[in-house]
Amino acid sequence: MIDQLSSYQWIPIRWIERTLIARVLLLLPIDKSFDFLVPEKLAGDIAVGRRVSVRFRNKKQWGIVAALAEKTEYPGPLEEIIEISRGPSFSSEALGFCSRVANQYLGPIGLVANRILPTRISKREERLLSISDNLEEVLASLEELWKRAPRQADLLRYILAHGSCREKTLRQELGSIHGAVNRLLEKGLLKQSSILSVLRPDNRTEETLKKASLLNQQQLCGKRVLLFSANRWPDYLRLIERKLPISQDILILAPEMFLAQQLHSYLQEHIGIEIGLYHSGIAEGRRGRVWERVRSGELRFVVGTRSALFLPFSNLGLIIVDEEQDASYKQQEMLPYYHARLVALERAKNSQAILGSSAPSLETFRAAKRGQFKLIRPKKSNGEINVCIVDMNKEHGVLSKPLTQAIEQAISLGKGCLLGVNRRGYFQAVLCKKCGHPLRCVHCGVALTYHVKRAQFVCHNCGGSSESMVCPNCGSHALRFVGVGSERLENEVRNLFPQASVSRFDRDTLHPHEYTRAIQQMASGEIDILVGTPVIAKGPVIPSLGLVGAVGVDRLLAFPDFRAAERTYQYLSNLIGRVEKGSAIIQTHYPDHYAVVAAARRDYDAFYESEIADRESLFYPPFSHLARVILQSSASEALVEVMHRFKVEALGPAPFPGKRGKTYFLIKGKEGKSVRTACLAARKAIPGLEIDLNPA
DNA sequence: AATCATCTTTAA
DNA sequence: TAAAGATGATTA
Repeated sequence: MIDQLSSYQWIPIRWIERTLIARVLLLLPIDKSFDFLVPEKLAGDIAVGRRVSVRFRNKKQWGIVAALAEKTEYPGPLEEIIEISRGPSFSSEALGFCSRVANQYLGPIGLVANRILPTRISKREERLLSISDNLEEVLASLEELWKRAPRQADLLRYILAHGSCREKTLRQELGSIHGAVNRLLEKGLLKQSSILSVLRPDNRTEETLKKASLLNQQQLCGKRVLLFSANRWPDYLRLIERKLPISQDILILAPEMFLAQQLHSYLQEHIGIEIGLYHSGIAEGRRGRVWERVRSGELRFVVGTRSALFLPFSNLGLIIVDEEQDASYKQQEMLPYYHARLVALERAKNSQAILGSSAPSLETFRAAKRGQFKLIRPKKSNGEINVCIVDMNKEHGVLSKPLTQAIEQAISLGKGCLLGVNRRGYFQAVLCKKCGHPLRCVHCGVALTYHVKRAQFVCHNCGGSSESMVCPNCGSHALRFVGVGSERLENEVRNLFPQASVSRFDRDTLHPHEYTRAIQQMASGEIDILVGTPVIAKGPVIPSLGLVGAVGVDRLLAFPDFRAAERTYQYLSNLIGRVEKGSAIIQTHYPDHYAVVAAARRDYDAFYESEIADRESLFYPPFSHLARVILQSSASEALVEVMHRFKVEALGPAPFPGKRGKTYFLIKGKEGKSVRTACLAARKAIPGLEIDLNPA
């Protein structure tokens, strides 16, 4: 006995194992983490926010470390962590932010965190290749190589001619070069460096900046600013300029990929440090690399879409949300259903946040009026744009007389035309002559669109298609095709103006590069008429543009949504805003609608006043708070009961477009908090209930 | 979410 | 009464 005790005392303290436990968030729709043992060999590498793989239900799964602990409440035996990913991971602050967002929008943190982190990371860094310092040796070996290794010789000659090159450019010019590059590196004829070491020259000049930016430094300071202005990009430069010397991180958001891209290239042209680009159109591996470089502090300036909000910045000094009013900032498709504008404000709690817009959302403008934002509103120069509303009740066909004439005139002056429609495909809808119902998708119940080129009915929601010309409702063969889609408008325009070069742009063909090219072609006069869906309204002024036409705003106006008028105003105002000098024509069946009239007069305040009055009398945001809940049709009664109990309105049920057997309700209450608690209670009572707070 | 145990309904 | 169907708990 005594022997035993004394032998225990001799065990060195290091031998006593301190168990380390990791709480891991798995890709599950539950608010719960699972505990795993950290094996000793991984203990040095483990950290909150890192991605790890574990055995869960006998399968290998990836998850994220939410916390580290020494004890567990779980009674059973714990599994060990298998490995730690070398790929992108959260910093603990970024994970904290992510969990706050998940909590705010009632999304399970495990699901949210795992979705937000980019999945793969490529092994290859972008390399910059240049000739080694020993130029003589290179030239000497070039002759040798010419015979035995022509690829390597080509490569050397190219780099000799062009100086240092990106690996990517070399691949584009010379094809597959990987092996050759490696061999030349081994021989010491080439040297490689990271792309980071080269910075673009700072070719911005004080004068151009001063001229372009209407504001002075002082105006732009302020923690929360609404920049209500048409030409904002130069002002952004000013803001960034202020932040750069104090080496804080900068994040700039744009609502869509192609806008992010354009803004990125604009800023990169003027600013001497590297700017990252981050959006879902960027290849996964590259995205992972941007993520990692932000985390390490190597990259401190990023332009991106809403997903960039979750990048692991550690010292964010400025967030700019451009086109603040844009509905694309709201995540609609999956959890978390967050609004990037609000999340950005939350993220910038301790730093500067700028919202920019030429037609702000009602919420933001109201907040600015009430002093929650510093409102900067340069005197607008209403420009030399002649806006005209055409009453389509008095016109026939797709293109009204005034619009046709205006197009003719613009073309004769060598100016470009931009025509906006509101629907892809050929017609706006296909109705059955007998029962009057529109043709709907069998899978998801969304109205189908007819695409003439494909000779198919296409569902824009699920992508399904059918060729059947029969009404599924009553079996009638008599169909009525109504309204204008982008395809039809393109056809009409081609027929009317056979000499003009016409191009169409809609989401079918939307790649950021193509879009940028189309705009460039427009600017250079290669395209006379560009037809497109509302995406073409977004973006800065197109210099060569002489005319914009809004052909199908009526669908937008008649949309069954309380924001229909606001959307219409913003769309029209953006569309008109793309012309610097010229005319705009709005074709509509509602020429007296206040949104149309105000947009034509470019009178935001008039629109704001009537819209805010409407919202108040109809008890819609910002005077009330909404939530959209999606559930199995069978649970409708239970939901109504819960909502009644919490004294909030439940409007519905309506069949949810996109999923059969599911319905949705709109929950409406005076306080955001009451709507939130009611929804939480409902989720407890109804399993599988999806909640979208403050839907856009 | 997916899986497994348990309780309930259904059709012969 | 067996089998299909709904419900609920569990996952470390």
